[in-house]
Amino acid sequence: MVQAPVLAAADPFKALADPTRWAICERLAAEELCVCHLVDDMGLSQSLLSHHLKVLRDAGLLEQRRHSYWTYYRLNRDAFAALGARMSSLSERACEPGNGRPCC
Amino acid sequence: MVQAPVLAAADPFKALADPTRWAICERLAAEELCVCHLVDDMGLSQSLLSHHLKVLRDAGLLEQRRHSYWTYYRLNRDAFAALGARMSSLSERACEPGNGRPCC
DNA sequence: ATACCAGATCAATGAGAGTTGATATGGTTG
DNA sequence: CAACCATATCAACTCTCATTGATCTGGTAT
Repeated sequence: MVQAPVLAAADPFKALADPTRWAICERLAAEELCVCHLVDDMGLSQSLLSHHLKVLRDAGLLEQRRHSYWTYYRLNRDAFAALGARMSSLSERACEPGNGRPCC
Repeated sequence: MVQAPVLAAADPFKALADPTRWAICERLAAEELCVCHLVDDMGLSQSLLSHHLKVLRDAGLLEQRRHSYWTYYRLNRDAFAALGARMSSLSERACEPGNGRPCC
């Protein structure tokens, strides 16, 4: 039995699957923050935090901005809106019991 | 550096992080289906499909119904609506560049 | 009750992802 | 230019999780 075709659009969900990364996003929903503040607030090592930020960035969920020494991160509003829409779409299409094909 | 506190509400996102499971959900958004039909449609082994269904069930994303020999699965509409709302909430709270604390 | 069927569970394997500590990068200040 | 700072990257380790094949379970029909 072979692997199912990979769904490219699922990557952002993969990125949000980790509790640490979800926590980072909730933190960033409140305010734009530089890495050093995130390190302090969340009690993660700089290296680990940087790794998680990269995963979120690659998934298109975060945007960054440099100012002097520091890099500020914030949420990509459109990306989260799109994900929310995809989830809501599923909930709206969800059908009632008894609508399936007769089996088998 | 110690592990970040686990966010219980993140579990459904973990369940949806796998492309195969996301495909199952999209399949079930169209119609209620029994396991044997999902096996045929998706080309997965019965064992593997049953495993993924359990993960989705444990995350509260699916509901099941037995009819004679067969078990029918469908989406839990409320669960998906709630997740969509959480995502949308983040996108609405997302702030503009320059709103962060001065660093450092 | 017994044979049977769909589906769930189990044990084992392998690939992938999180975590850590050390090092590299690239812009900034003097 | 040279020293410096925040941040990114790298290599290594561990642990979780997807996948597989075999076995078990619990309801169903004869």
